[in-house]
Amino acid sequence: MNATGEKRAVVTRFAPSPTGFLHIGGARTALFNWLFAKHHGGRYLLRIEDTDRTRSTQQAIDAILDGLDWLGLGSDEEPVYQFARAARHAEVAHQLLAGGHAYKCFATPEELAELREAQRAAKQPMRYDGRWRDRAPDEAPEGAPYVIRLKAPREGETVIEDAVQGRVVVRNAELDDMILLRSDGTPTYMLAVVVDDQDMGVTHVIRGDDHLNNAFRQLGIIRAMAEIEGGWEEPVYAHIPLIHGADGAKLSKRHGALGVDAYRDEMGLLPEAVVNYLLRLGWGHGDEEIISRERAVELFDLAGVGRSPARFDLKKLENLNGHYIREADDARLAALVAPRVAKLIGRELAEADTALLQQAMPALKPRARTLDEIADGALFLFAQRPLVPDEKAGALLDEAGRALIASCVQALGAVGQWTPEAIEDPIRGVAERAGLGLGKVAQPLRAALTGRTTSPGIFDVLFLLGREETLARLSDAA
RNA sequence: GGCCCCUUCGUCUAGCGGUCAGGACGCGGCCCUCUCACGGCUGAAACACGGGUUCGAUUCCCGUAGGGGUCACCA
Repeated sequence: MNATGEKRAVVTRFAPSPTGFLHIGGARTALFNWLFAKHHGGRYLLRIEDTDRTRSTQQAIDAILDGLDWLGLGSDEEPVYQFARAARHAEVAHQLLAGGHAYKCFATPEELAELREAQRAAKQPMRYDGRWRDRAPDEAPEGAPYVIRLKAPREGETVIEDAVQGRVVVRNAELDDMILLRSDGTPTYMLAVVVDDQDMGVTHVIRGDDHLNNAFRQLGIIRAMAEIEGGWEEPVYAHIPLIHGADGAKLSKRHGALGVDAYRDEMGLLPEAVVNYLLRLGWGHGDEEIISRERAVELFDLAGVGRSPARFDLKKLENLNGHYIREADDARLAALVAPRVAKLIGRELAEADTALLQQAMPALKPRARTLDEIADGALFLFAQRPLVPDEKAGALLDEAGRALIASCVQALGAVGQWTPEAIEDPIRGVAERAGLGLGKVAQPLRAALTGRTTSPGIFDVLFLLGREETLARLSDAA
């Protein structure tokens, strides 16, 4: 709502700083912003906060864009690059200066470091003491470098009605006069965010709660500018709790945080599973666990966001991934799994191989939680004869097992068309004649055909392998 | 250390004064079954502690403890 009480169209933004990959916490922040905007029919924007020139890299920008794209969280418009707007930020700083809401501070970094050290030693709160706040301009050292600081109110308190955290009150005395413009004329983050959010028309700032304290400072800039030129709106703030590692400690680049590319490439997860998991981490809607994107857009609200930090649980993510794998299209899965199989068998898959993989997918996917598990399960399809059974499989290929296999070879020889139906009866026949359960026959067959004791249903295995390969592998083992 | 936030099964959560405290993952058992999965059924498992308020607190208030965040010419 603006001053006239009319509702503004919702605009959210995700504003990562390109100093590293997109990690899971950032991805969730992006997701919440995306969902909130979509839910309200608004716009979701992206801003690259690259004002730290020494730490920002193109590589990181690419990784972030790539990660967002994979999750389907690309922005509705071209990303805004914050550094490109430095002149605009400086302009606002000078407006603040001219309007008496900011002042020049000539304190040197060394001087400030000393101040902090003294405060630390005295167990005093560490903050700028405002030593240049009320000094006359002519006291300034000739030609010395200076920063521009916000002249923040010292009396009273600032209140934020946070959409997630509720009402949060901080005494203004706790807030010091932050730097707006550095001595080299470049803007600080505090200034840049506020100006960019204003210029981009951002109505709802949804971000990690590590920014909660910043919100109070940023509000100071907004209010000062509103006083100077009007038209500056205070956004609705929503500070969402951080994600912690499985051990409860903060997830950081040094501690368990991985780029989303790792979830895709190394862990073999599907983006829809990651999105569903992230949604449920810190947000809930009754008992619903499996939530499609459409459903999420329909349901998402800030009121459903929890206030306590959540731990990351890979097991649950994998379970969700298994669900989405079972739902996924076979051709898509085959394309995703093919490179993983290729890596395992040390050769590229031909078109026919991928086709076979796809054909096998209905038998493979209910048994896997990750793409790598599918690939592993598919290995028997591409194994070279003669197979080398693993230990447990080898144990099944004893004299009795080999005899049953021989019987199967014989029974299978009479099969005309190699169809799933046609191959089932002969095998069951062998079991019956031997007075055994099907399992007693299936296990040796499985061992001979896949080299393992676990696999898809035995008839699926026979069928997928085809007459030639089946008979050849069985003969090898018999 | 100052300030701010948080606290329901191991984990993610539902709950918004009166519930057998529900669901999901994980774990155990059973069923299904040619193995493994899938699926179904089922079991164990939680309101951090102490004061209030109230006829009645998981729920509201205040402490305590524990956890987290933040205090840069980083973002």
